[in-house]
Amino acid sequence: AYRRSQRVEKRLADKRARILRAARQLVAEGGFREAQVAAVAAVAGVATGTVYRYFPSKADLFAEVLRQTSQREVDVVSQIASSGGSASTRVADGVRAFATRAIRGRRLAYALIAEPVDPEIDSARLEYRHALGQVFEGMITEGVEAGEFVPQNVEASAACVVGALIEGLVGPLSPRSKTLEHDREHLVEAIVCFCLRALSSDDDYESRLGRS
Amino acid sequence: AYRRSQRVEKRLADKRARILRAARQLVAEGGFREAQVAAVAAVAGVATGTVYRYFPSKADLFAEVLRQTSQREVDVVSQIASSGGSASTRVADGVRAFATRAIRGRRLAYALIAEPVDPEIDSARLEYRHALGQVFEGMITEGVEAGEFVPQNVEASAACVVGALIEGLVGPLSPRSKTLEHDREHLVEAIVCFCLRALSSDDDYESRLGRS
Amino acid sequence: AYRRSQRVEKRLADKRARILRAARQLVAEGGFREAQVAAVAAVAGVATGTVYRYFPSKADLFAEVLRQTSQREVDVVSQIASSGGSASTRVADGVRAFATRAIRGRRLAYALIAEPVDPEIDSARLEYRHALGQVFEGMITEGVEAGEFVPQNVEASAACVVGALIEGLVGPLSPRSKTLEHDREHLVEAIVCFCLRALSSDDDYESRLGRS
Amino acid sequence: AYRRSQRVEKRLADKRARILRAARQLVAEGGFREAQVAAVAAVAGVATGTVYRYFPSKADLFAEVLRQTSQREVDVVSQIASSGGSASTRVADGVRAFATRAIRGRRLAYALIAEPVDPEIDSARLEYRHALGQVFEGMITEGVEAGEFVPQNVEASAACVVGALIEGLVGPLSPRSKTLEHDREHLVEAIVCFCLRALSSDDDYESRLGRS
DNA sequence: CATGAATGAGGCTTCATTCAT
DNA sequence: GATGAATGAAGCCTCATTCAT
Repeated sequence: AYRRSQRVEKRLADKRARILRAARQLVAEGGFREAQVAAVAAVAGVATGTVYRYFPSKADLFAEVLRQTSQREVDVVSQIASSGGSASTRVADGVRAFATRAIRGRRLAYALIAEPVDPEIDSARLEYRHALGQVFEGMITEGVEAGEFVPQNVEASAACVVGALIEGLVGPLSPRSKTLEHDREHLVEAIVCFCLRALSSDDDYESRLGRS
Repeated sequence: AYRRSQRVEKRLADKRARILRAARQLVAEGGFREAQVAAVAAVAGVATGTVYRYFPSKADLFAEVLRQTSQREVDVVSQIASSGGSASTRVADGVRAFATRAIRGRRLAYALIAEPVDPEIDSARLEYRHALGQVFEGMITEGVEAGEFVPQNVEASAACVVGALIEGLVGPLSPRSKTLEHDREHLVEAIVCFCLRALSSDDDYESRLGRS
Repeated sequence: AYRRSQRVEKRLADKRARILRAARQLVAEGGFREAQVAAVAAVAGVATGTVYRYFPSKADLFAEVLRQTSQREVDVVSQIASSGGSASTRVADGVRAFATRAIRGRRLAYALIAEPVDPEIDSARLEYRHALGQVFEGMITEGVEAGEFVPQNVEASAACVVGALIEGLVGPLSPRSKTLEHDREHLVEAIVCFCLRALSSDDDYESRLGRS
Repeated sequence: AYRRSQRVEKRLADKRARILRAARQLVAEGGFREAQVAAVAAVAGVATGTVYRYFPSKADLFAEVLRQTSQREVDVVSQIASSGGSASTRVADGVRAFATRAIRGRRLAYALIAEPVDPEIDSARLEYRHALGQVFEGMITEGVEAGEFVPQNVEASAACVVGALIEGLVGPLSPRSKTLEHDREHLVEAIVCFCLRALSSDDDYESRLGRS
């Protein structure tokens, strides 16, 4: 019989990863509009048909791109969520980390957050949003229990933070936006403050923040 | 001779409106993806070429759809902003009105808020966001002056409210979202509370709200 | 793997040639007006999209058709120009060869010489004219030096011969022209004599002609 | 009954003339490509439909434009042909006049001479060529009889002169051609000399020319 | 008669997907 | 398995011509 050696296995995985990377790069450079299958294949250094050996359709490919890229961001915030420190601090750090990263990779973030292409891809977007909400919901729940945050509908608030967070960036992230570097940093801090004010039980939250 | 009588004039304006309405309807039903020029013409009951008599290109047509629809929403919030009552009340009402309406016209709102089609159309989206921000910025400034709101970077906060508001709805508005009717109402109130907590100087804002 | 074997290579070149041939054929039959991309594809036995794999646009395809066909004609005259014999003989033979060939392929010659389609294609036409002019200019210069031709502005004369030659054929070549076969032959000889009289220093040029 | 007063008659004729003039102007400016029916109507200051009241179709309109414009040129040469002077002089003057006028109205001349649009228009072009040929044939016949020109197939020579004349201008007349003003004048004289050498019986034709 | 809005066939081009090699 | 040429269904837009007003 034909046994897949590890080596072969790895080569296949590599090619798959290369295709995903190429797709991500193209989206980052020109949005979904520029990301045609043939272009992805070219950047990945494979033939067009090969893409279809690893992904059933264009939509699946880009859904995975979105999933993968998103997961990475969720992981970053998750990491912060499970680190030590007050809920306020962690929420602030999480918001800040997410926003900063999104701004750094503007075009990609915009495409993944707000630029839809295909109904099939949208579900991946929703999953992402949900996952991020879960992470924040955990922190908010802990904050409420610790008395740092005002009692509230934590699920709703988490969605709201995600909303202010993710989507509040969409405007400035839009490819056409001309927000200056300086303003963007201010925007991040404004979002951080905005969210903390919205969650906190009093005005002392700043004292508990301790910027990392 | 063929006089440009009022009657004729009106018929022309009607046809233009009919094309716009058809375009809006198609976007509302299936997003920009379904809104092809031929389909718009068919729904409007005119020939394909006729569309081009009223709009130079597909992008122009849909940019106007976006502009028109958006303006309507900005007007609603503007109306509330210039009505009597405390800043808190008006902000709450504005947020609530916007969110409620957006949820009622889910698909359309989603398409207009988040679904891009063409670079040319995106600028209309940005203008819309900006206009809405201006309205909120006014209310926030007044609230700060009246001592209702905590001193803050009003521009940033306005952007933030718009972010939480507009974009916080994108997830639940997404065509694939299965948020139930009941939850959506809760979400609206959560957004309202969230925004007010984030803006207000103390915990008494609820007493000043007075749901309309 | 899919090796770019000679065989494959050849098949590709063949297909390209087939498309060009189809395009030329269509132009020859019905002028540029009938030469739509879809028709070319059909005649070539390929799909519409395939044409765009070999040529960036319709204009490019037909510019190449013109270039290719023209070059062939220039080559024929060039060949004659570099053959032995007096300048008179060679000019006469060149004119005769060109005219005869043009008359044989009436519709195509007409389309390539006089029927424009696209501004982009016209430049190819001009290059063609220039190339042909160069060939004649060479022969005229040699003839003047040999004393066969009267001293003259060779550049202008070359342009003039090309004018009388190429363009003098346009009328009779026109698809609607009803010039009979017999008259066309006479026309060719008339053009030959006409040109030689115009160039020669005396009336003995006929003795130096020696029809080939 | 309804009697057409002269006044009404004149108004109609005026409108017809205005449409023709507009068509000619558009062709002169941008070739047939730019000369759409709607554009002609706009320039003429009438409605699109009105054009169809005076001309059965676009082709008919432009055929008449060609006919009219051409006739004017034939008339000019005819005038010269019937004036006094030697045949050589008159031929030279005719060639010169025609070429000069064509160069002055480059774009129009090019369009009318070489830019085809519709098979129906082409027949007008041929008629034009024939008419011009007739005029020259007359002069050549007279020249031969007077011993100024060498015995020759006058019909063929006339065609040839027309060829060298009309079509020799096509190259330099092409919209893309960059022939300088100065060179164009030289070209005209070259054509004149070329034709006379081709027709004349000896080298004294220059003495009989007497530039007008 | 004039008007000019409406028509709609038809042209060019793109790109996700397939399949012979 | 990989290749990449081929496919062909759509989509956008133009413009000669018609016809109700």
